[in-house]
Amino acid sequence: MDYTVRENDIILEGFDCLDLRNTLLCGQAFRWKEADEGTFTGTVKSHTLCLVEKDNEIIFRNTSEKLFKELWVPYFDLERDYRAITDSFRSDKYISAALDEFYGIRILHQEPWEALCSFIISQNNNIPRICGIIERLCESFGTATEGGDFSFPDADRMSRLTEADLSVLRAGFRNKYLLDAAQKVASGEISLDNIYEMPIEDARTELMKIKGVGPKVAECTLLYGFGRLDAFPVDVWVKRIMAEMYSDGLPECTKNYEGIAQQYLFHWRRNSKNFKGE
DNA sequence: AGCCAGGGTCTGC
DNA sequence: GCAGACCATGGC
Repeated sequence: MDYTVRENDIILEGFDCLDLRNTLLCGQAFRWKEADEGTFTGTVKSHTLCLVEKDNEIIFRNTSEKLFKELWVPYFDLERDYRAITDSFRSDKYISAALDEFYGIRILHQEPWEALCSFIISQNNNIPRICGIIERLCESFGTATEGGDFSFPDADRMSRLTEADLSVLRAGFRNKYLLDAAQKVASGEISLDNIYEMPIEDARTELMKIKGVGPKVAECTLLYGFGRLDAFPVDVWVKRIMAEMYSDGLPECTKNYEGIAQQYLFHWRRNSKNFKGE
């Protein structure tokens, strides 16, 4: 990935398959906001980043080269050739249509703990409300960052909270699930580090030991939190797609990258003008 | 007002 | 193993 350093900014040029709006606001992560047109802010670990997309540049504002390499390159999966992967999807006409309309989505490699909690919160919920709950979780129990935001509270911190504490989130029945996850992770009963090393079947089983974590939440955690691109979360939208277009399952061309195909199809089915007012 | 949302648990067959 | 009620909350 080519970049240049300009004072405190990192400038990306000549990149491929990176559309910030599609990537940051497509429902895989819930902490990015578009303030002005083409300007996005979000927080990962204890670092708040401002991104500006203009002309053919993406500017990572007020960050260091070290942080860029160690945090933002893996987070945006910048070393992976998304062009080659999405090209290989082209034999499927539906994914091809999704790519034509929404090219530039990448799968973000989020923090496992944050992804786990985010998708526990996501169950039977809608995206704007998920964002609100997570925002209140961070403001209430996270730590202030230099960029004026809050970090996502870690499992230790959350394991010391009660359901009454979490009532400020207005997350309803999901509060007890968050606490069960926090207690199991903080106590070491479930090791997120170990899950990195597990075969995907074992990883699913391990995550589903947490109350409130079923197949969908486990799959999302593996895809967005552990970078398992072969994970394939099926929510109500993807369920519709499968029923409407893939009665025999996903096409062979998506093999090993089902999660990426899923993200394009999900975003396409929800947002394409071709599906409005069906 | 009623339906829906990036589902899961619990119960009853 | 599978269907159905139920779960909190808020946008539309």
